[in-house]
Amino acid sequence: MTPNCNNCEFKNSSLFKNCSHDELNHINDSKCFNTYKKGQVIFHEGNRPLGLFCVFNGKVKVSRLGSDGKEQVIRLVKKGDTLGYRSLIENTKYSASAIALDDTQACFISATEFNNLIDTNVKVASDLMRMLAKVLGDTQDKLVHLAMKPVRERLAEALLLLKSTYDDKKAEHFSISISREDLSSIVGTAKETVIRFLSEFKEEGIVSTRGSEITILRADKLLQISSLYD
Amino acid sequence: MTPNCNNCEFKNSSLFKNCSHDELNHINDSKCFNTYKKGQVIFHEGNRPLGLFCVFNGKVKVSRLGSDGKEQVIRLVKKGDTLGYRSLIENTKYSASAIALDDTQACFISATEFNNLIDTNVKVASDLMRMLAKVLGDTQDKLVHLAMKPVRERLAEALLLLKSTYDDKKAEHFSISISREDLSSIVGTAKETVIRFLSEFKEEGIVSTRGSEITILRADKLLQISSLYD
DNA sequence: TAATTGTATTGATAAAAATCATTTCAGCGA
DNA sequence: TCGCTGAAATGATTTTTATCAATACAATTA
Repeated sequence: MTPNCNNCEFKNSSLFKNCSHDELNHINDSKCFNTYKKGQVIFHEGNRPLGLFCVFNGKVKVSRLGSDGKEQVIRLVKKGDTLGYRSLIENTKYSASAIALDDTQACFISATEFNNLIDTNVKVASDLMRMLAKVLGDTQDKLVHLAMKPVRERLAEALLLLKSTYDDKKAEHFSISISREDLSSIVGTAKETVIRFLSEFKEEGIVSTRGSEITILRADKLLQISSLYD
Repeated sequence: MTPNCNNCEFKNSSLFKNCSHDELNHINDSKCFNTYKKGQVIFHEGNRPLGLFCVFNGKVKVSRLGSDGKEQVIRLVKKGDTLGYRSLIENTKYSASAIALDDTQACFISATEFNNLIDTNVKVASDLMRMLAKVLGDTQDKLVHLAMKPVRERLAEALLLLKSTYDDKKAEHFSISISREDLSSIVGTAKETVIRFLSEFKEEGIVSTRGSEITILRADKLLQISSLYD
C-alpha cells in the first residue's frame, strides 16, 4: 500500500532525485503515507508546518481565501510534486491552504527529517533552491498576466495550465472535471464570467463540456488566444 | 568612491552577512561598482544574467512590459538588497527588467564568483534559500491582492509598501517622488485611476501631493483601507 | 521671466467584469 | 424512472475600471 521511496515512480524526478539509497531508506522509514478525499484539506492557512508533503497521486490546489469568501488559487500541484516547502523553509505559518481536487495520496516527511536532509546533502539543497527560483518565476508570470491580460486570455491560459499539469496523454483529447468555481479562482475572476467565455470557446469549437467535465479540442487555438498580449 | 565590502554599511544585513573576512575580500577584489541615473536600465528582460547586483544606494523597480506597452512592477528594491538572483539561480534569461527609480549605485558580482560562493559557503546558500522563500511569499501576497482587492485598497497598500521600503525616518512624514505612471504599474491599474483615488485620499487628509511628490500623512488610515479585505 | 514641455488632474464616455436573478441541466437516491 | 438537489448556464443590470479628451500645473530652459 505505502510506496517505498527507493522504489517510487518519482524517484528520479522528484526533489529527492539526488538522495542516496541510504538517505531514501531513512526518509522511507520515518515518513507517513496519507490519503485525502476530493475536497479534503491537506494543510490549512495559518497553521504551523510540521513537515513536507510529497504528492504520490491525485491533484491539489494551493489557494488563499479572502475575507469576503473569494478564493484565489496560487498553484496547482500534481503527483511527484512537493508541497508545503515554502513555509517550512521560511519557518512561518502556512499562508495558504492545500486542498485535494481529486482523491489524493501523499507522503509526509517531518520537518526535522527534511531539515536534516538539506543540511547534509548539498545537491538536494541546491535542487530545492532551483525549484524555489522556478516557482517564483511562475508566480511572477501569473502576477503579470493577472494584471495585464483580460479574462478571456487568462481563461485560455488556465485551461492550458491544467492540461500541461494534469494531462496523462491517455486519451486523444485532454479532459478534466473541474467545478466552475475552482476554475474561476484559478483565473481570478467570477464564476459566471468564466462560464460565459467557456461558452464562447464551445461555440468556436475549442472546447466541449459535459457537466463539469471540460475537454480541450484545440489547444493550439487556446495558445493563440492566451498569448495575444505577450 | 567604491565601497569596500568589509566596511560596507550592509555588511551585517545583506545576503553576504555570513561571509568570512576573506570571502568578502575576494568578492571586493572582483566586484565592479556601477552608477545609474534615474530611469536608466540596470538589466533588461531577455538578456542573459552575467552576475548579481548588490544595491548600495538608490531605488530600483523590477518590472515587466506587456506587448501593449503596459508595465507591471514585480518588486521594489532598496539599498542593501540584492538584485537579479532568480535568473542567475535558474540559469535563464532575465524575465523582467530592473530600472533605477532614482540615481542608484550598485556593486556587480560575476556569476562565477557568486556560484563559487554559494557552493562553498553553506550559510550563504541557506540564507539565499530563505530569501527566495520570503520573496516568493511576498509575490504570492501580491498575486492574491491583485485578484481580490479593488484599486482603492491596492493603492493604499502600494503607498504603504513604498513607505515601508524607502522610509528613512528622517522626516516626520514619509514623502516620495514617484510618477503616477510608475505608481499605477505598482498597483496594476491605469494612471488616471490611480490619480482619482489619490485625489480622494487627499480630500480625506490621508496624503498630500506637490507635483509628483506624495506625502503620507495618515499611514494608519491607509492600513485600515488596505486591509478591508484581509 | 516667459515660453515650452511634460506630467498631473479632471471630465466624459466606453468597455470589462461583477453581481443578482432565473432557468436549465446532470448526477443521484428513493 | 421520477423527483430532488446542486451545479452549470444564461439573462439583465450595476459597478468598476479603462480609455479618450481637455485642462491645469510644475519644472526647465531660452
